[in-house]
Amino acid sequence: MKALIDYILRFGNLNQQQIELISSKTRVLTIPKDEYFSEAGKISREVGFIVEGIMRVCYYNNKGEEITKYFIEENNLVVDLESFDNEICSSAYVQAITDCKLIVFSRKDWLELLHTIVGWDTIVYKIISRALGQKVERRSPLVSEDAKTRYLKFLEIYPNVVNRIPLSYIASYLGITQSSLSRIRKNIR
Amino acid sequence: MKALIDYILRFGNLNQQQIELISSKTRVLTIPKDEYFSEAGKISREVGFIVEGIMRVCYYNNKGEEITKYFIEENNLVVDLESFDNEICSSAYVQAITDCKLIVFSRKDWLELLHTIVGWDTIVYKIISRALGQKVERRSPLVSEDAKTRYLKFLEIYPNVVNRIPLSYIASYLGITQSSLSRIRKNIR
DNA sequence: ATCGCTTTTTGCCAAATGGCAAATGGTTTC
DNA sequence: GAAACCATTTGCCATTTGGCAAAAAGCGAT
Repeated sequence: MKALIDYILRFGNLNQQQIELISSKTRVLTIPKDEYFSEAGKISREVGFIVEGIMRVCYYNNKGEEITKYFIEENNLVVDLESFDNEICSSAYVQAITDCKLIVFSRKDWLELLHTIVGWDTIVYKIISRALGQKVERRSPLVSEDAKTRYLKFLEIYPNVVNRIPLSYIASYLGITQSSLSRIRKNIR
Repeated sequence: MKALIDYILRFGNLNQQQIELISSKTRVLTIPKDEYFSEAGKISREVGFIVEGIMRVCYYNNKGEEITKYFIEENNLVVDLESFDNEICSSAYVQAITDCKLIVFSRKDWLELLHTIVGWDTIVYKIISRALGQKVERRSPLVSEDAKTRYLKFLEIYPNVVNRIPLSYIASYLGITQSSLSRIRKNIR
């Protein structure tokens, strides 16, 4: 819980009472490896904070290929924004890649906090903006690079992830095939 | 000016007085084709709203290739956020692709408005979140598609841009060479 | 240690894309 | 209209990456 509070306080100030109110609305959720936090076709009704583990957001493109859109590491919020905000069905899966421990807020509590705590909305928007900015900065540059460079960029950005997750997820994140990635790896070391 | 106000009001409510205050801080800026709104190595000190024209954000990667990161069309805010927020040198260029007409706020006025108008910060964050979300949704899918599909997606997203800008910019946005794009185009019609 | 299952690596060949330079087409200027 | 300039297309070939299937390696359960 301390991790979550620290995280929040990096984006704005809250007094002790407000922190306690926020804390009181949380519950712990564990998700075993390969299970989903939210699924395509369903409405996402929770906001989570990853305490332990790695998750990914993925979807299927027109050709039926499974695409990993991004990875989410410890100490980050995880929420399918579009689905959560608008109460519409999601088009993506949020999946635990390793066993995960989350702190979650129900949609109801989350909205209540937004109305109750002055300044909480600004903090939330700061968090969201930062996360979105990061996603743009991380994935977008891949478009213009060749396969090897993409992998090297991945290593820079997610140094702690490589050895904890299947190769195929990395390949689908980088937009290359698993075999190509395997060959690239061989040539690097 | 009406376009700007309409745009803002889509993200939150303001009274007439607030609108007038905001309006009073603006000036009109015209940028001829190929000139820059902000440049790499310099600090961006203005927020702009594109009334007319198309702009692009671009940078040079490690190999010295010019990469178009995204296009910005009429009726959108344009600002180099990282540079503007933190007063650090930018790493990208914001360039007018056609002759452009902007409404701009100086950094000073912009910050003043943030302090003066209650709720303005929330509106700004909503705008930013939406813009960032859009960038993610637009560029990130390109990673996992082949050249032809990328071009088709570009056509969907920017149907009004294709015929107004050089082919090379589109190619660099899609992460393919100009010649490849030319060949792809030929095969489509 | 062995079996069964999944993940990763490899080989082989085909297809897509890049690199480079020349040709073509279009536009502006005089 | 011709010349100069720029953007786009094309040809040719090299390189990269994909597709597919088989082999190898890793891992857990017994």
